[in-house]
Amino acid sequence: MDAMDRKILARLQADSRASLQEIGAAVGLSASPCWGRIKKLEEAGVIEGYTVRLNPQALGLSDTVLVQVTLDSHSDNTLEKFGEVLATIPEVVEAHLVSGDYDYLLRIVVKDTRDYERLLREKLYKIRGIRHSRSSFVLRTLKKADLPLHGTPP
Amino acid sequence: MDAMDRKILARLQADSRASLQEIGAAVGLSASPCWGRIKKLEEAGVIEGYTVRLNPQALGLSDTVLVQVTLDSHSDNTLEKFGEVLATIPEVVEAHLVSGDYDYLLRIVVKDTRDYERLLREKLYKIRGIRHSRSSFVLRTLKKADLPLHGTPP
DNA sequence: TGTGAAACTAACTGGGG
DNA sequence: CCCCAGTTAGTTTCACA
Repeated sequence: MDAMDRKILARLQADSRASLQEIGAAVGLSASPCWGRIKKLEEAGVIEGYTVRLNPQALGLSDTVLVQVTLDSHSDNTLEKFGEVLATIPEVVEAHLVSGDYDYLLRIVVKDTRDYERLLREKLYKIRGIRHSRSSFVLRTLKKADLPLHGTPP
Repeated sequence: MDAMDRKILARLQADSRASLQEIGAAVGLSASPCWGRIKKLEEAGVIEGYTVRLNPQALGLSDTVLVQVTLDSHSDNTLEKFGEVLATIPEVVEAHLVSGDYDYLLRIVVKDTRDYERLLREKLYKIRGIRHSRSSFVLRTLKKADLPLHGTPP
């Protein structure tokens, strides 16, 4: 993992379909060493996969909701169970255990507020062990950026 | 945007480097119509771009922090200014204006807690107009999933 | 709209500096 | 390690159903 690798990753974050020639030109290398470095980064698990950036609005997914959740118990078992239930709800696209005055933060993506109300009633409120939850709707996204790859390497 | 398009998008979300043959096989189509549909989805802005999924830990970015921010003023101008400042801080990878009892949620990615302390002191605390902020460290990520593409189309 | 084949372009492999 | 040239695989175009 040197500066060249980080340049390549930055280019791939911006556009993972850039050809090896383009990447090479961008970082000052020819295509084959870029290819080798990328393969190494894949094998090392630095690159976990390749995806598309989709526009949720265009897909009819207009609302994203951030839900703060506090559970009754903090046992290993509760966390495990909670994770399992969340895994079965497709609208829950992210779930984090966090420090601070609540326990979990969920990111939920839905069509509209009606859809969210339905989800709350039919799925979230049925989960046992939730002491408290608080929903915040995302009204506007000010920034959505790639990972910062400029710091010194590990 | 029909069911076929959604199948193709689901496949691309899982692996955007799958060949058109693979995608075609997965959705029950030959390569060329898949290509045409993908081009259409790009032009329509449904597909915004192609990226890599990176492992932040492997890049030396071990901590992600969710920061709740409340500003002094709620004017258009304040929002604008705040957005501009955030745009210049690479560690801030996401910033959302949200409803509820705080105003913004920031997602910040840093090397470690020392690095976060430095960021707080040198960057965030220097932003004028912040009334209050509260940091939560992500201790564990229970789920990180693709967008749900099963609902009925727009 | 979809299929299948032809033309083109990019990804991969190996020899040499 | 990197560059360059050859081989293989994938993408893009097009005529036809």
